[in-house]
Amino acid sequence: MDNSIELLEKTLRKNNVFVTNARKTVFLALLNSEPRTMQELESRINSKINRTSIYRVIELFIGLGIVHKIQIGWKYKIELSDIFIEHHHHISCIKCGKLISVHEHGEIERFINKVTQKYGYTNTSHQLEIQGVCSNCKIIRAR
Amino acid sequence: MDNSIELLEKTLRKNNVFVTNARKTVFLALLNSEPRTMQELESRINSKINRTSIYRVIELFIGLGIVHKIQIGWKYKIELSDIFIEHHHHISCIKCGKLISVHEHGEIERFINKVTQKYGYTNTSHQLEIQGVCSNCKIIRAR
DNA sequence: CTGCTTGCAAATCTTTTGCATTGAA
DNA sequence: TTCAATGCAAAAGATTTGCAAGCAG
Repeated sequence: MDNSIELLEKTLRKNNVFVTNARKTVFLALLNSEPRTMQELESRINSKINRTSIYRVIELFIGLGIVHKIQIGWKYKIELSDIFIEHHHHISCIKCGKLISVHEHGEIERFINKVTQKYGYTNTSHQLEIQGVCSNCKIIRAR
Repeated sequence: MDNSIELLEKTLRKNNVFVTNARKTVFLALLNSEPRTMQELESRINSKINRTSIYRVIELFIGLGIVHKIQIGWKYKIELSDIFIEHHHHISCIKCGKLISVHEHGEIERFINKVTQKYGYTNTSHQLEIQGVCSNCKIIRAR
C-alpha cells in the first residue's frame, strides 16, 4: 500500500525519471490485483489518464522491471514484478481461462541459475506459464 | 520433413479437421526454423496464402497444440510445439535480442508435474522464457 | 454433393507518432 | 526556468468478421 508507493517512487528516482501522477495512477491500478489486460487497465483508470500515456508508462515500467507481461492464450496481461509481489508463476485453464498463482518454485530458480550461468547470461529474469484443464472443466467436458 | 508432414496430417485428422493446402503451407513455414513473428510468416508464405487464413490456421494450431506462442519483449513469436521439435526453452538477450535454446530441463518437468497435480490440472503444457544480458552485450555495455 | 475452409474487403482493435502543452524538480 | 512527461488527434499496425466462392472428403 503506502509502502509500495514509496518503493515505486524510490525506484523511479533511482532511475532518474520523474515521479508523476500518471505513473502513480497506473501503478495503483496494478497493485493488489490480478494481472490486467491493457483494456482492463484503461477502463479501470477510466479517462483520468490518457490511453497513450498508459502505454508509455507500461513501457517504462517494463524497462525498469516494475511490471512484466504474461501470456495467457492469445492475450497478454500486465502484472507487477517481484519487487512488489512475491515472485510466482501461473497455471491457466485452457477451457475456462481460470488463472491461479503458484508460489512454490525453488527448483525453477535453481534451474535458471544453472543454465544462465552455463550460457553466460547475467541479470536474468524469467516467466513460466503453465496451461492445462482445471479440475472443474475436466468434469464438465467428461459429461 | 516428410515425416513431420505426415504427423501433421495425422494430428489434423485425429481432430476431425481437413488436411488443406493452407494448413500444410503454414506448417512448412514453421518447420526447421527459428520462432517466427506473424509478419515473418506472412512474408515467407508470401501471398500463397491469405493473411486472414494464416491467422486462422495459427489459431487452430494453437488450439490443437501444434504450435505455441513465445513472448519476446513486446512481440510474440510462433514456434512448433513438442510433438514436432524437442521440447526446450529460450533465453533471450534484452540488449541485442539474441535468442538461444535450452534443451536441458528435467527439473522443470518434475516441478510442473508436482504443482499441476497439486492443483488438479490435467493435460498440461508450459513455456518458460528467460531474459538476461548475454555475455557479448555485457562486455560492450561495461565499456 | 456438403459443409468445412479460404479469400477478400471492410471493420475493429491495438499500439505508435508528432506536436503543442503541462508540470516536476 | 527547463526539459521530461502528458494529452490529443491522427497514423500505422495487427487481428477479426461477414459473406461469397472453393475444395476436401
